[in-house]
Amino acid sequence: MKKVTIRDVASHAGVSYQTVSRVINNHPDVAEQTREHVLQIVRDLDYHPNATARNLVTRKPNTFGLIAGDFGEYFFTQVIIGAEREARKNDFFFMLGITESKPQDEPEYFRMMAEQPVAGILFARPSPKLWPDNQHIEDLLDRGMPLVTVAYHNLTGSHIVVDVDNIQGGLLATRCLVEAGHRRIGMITGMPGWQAAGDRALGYRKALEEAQIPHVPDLIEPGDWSYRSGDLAAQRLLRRIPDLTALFVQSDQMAIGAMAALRTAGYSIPEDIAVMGYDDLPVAQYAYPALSTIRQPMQELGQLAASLLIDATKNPASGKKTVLLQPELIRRDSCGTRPPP
Amino acid sequence: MKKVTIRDVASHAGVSYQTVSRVINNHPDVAEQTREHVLQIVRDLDYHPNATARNLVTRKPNTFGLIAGDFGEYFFTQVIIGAEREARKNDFFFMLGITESKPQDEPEYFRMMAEQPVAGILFARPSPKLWPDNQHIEDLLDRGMPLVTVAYHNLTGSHIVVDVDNIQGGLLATRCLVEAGHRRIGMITGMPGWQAAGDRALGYRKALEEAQIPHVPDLIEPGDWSYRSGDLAAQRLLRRIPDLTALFVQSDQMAIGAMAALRTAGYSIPEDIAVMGYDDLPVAQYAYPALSTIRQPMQELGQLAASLLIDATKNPASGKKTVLLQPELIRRDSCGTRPPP
DNA sequence: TATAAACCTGTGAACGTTCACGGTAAAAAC
DNA sequence: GTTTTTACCGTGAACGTTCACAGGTTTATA
Repeated sequence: MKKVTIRDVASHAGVSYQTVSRVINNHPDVAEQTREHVLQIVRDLDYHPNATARNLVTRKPNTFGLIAGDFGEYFFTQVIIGAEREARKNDFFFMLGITESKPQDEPEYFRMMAEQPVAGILFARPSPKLWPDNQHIEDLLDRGMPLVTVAYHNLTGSHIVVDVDNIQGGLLATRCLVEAGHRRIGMITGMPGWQAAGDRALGYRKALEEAQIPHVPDLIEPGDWSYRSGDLAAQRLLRRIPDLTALFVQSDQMAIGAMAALRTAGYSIPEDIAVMGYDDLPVAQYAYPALSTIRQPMQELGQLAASLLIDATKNPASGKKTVLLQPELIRRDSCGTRPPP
Repeated sequence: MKKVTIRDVASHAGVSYQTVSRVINNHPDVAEQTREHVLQIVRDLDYHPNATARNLVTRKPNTFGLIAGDFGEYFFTQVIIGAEREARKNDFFFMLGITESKPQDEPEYFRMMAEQPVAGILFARPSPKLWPDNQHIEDLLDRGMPLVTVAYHNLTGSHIVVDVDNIQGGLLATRCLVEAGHRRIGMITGMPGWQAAGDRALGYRKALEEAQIPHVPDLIEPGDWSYRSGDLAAQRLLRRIPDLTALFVQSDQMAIGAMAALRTAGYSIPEDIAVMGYDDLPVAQYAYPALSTIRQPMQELGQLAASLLIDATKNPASGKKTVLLQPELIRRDSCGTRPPP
């Protein structure tokens, strides 16, 4: 694995290494004839500039750190796909760090990322509201590291947040059920303490207020986003409120679990109970019945995050900023179309 | 963002930079007292060794390239999670490259990876049997780059393949249906040309031969792994063979799509038609009815891949090698328990 | 024609680390 | 008491690139 260096190219081309450097960096100060000659030699020798050496001197690595929590979740994989696409367009790479939602491992990840040549960090960890300690992140911000988080985090340092408007999403979902005539609308929330879960619940309350429907805490059960938790939460809810007519579930996974519980309990969907999910997973339209849901622009979110990160590397310390994208209502069979009796 | 270097540590500690280097690399030739003193200074100054400079001189980067095709697919995300976990244990990072299954972009990805400091490449692209051109991969192998592919590829150079035994998986799935007494067993295959699709079909034929059931090509419909393709393929199949009693679908996604088609066509599952999926996605047990399937050890596969890659960086050119993991049958409601009438 | 300005090119140093080697002092061997 | 070994530590060079600056042509301006 012999490496060909800039000096090899220079000697073959009969110019100085600096000229070669200028050519490969598209510096204007080089004669057109020289440039083409050098480029020819570059091709002949199959020369590739060494990114390590380049980073060492420029301190502008073309690499971002990507710290993700629930990497296996569809939402985050889609965000990453979008981010990677945008990064690629601008010749950036992502270095992968998967914490698997173990907060205690996070400082270690940040430390390791800091040793790597990263120009910024994309932080795609979900956001429990009361995360024990963010000191390691604040330290990094203090040192001027550009940071974009998808989903809100309670940080004081200068960073950028991108997210989908969860209040609006909860509002759209609940309003759709309200407009179908439902008055006893249950809700299965996401993991308690998460910003997304809280915001979607705010949207739910807002929709109820609009329709002057009283808010009944008994209609709400917490889940943890998983299929299984939706199943269990629905069971608890039905035991307490057997005459429920509609159910807003804060994730499609939980909604599918909940629908399994409803079927088992003998309810038919949407005739007895209308169900509304959240996320628009690919499986949603093949669930039984096809699941009405709130679509989130996940890849766009990632793309936006990456593009803001790239901006941040160019004009550092641009201050705190938040960008929200808008969700969209997708109507399918599970929410019915007519008011209940 | 002031950087503290090895020389800063050295001058603060009153030793030479070389001594500091020895300390942070755990070299034995340093007095215990000196070592502790230096480590104290390291902590005080919050010194982190610069990986870029280190790589430049050692040429042993702690980074792997990860080139993935269908990044959004559950299978591959799980593989990546496993691989990342193993990499982390050994202080390796992955650099992400997502080709989104566009073969024409691949050479570009390989080129870019080659410029980055990568010690090896994990290639998690799915494997159409007749991929147009693998020259860019062969070139890399010739230059001695360690390569591990998950899923088979038709490469001549020295590399390592890890995969799950798809023939065995197809055998287990089909045999389960045979043992329940079925004789007219349909199959929806994955994307034509993929090794996995072909191998699972081989397992299907093997199971039929065991039971001396004739192989009827009309019972087979191709899909492309997606929900939608399972839906469509099942519709085509039912139109041709209305008295089908069992169906082996080569992915859970397609199986869920197919079950939607069966329901729409008025069949009940498993009474009229038994269904067997493949993958054991989390959604499988919350499908309606709960989906029998073949579980693949995805994270283990990734872990294995990473560990073999790490080995390969230590003893290069270990030749071609293939490691297969074994799948497992998961029985749920969709395949029924009694023979059909 | 002399001079200034543009254009192009080359040299030394630096980025932060490790490697190869050499050196000094203390401890062990004769 | 001299020599040899051992243990520890430091200096110069290198990795492959870019940056700052200085030099040399050629072209444009006075």
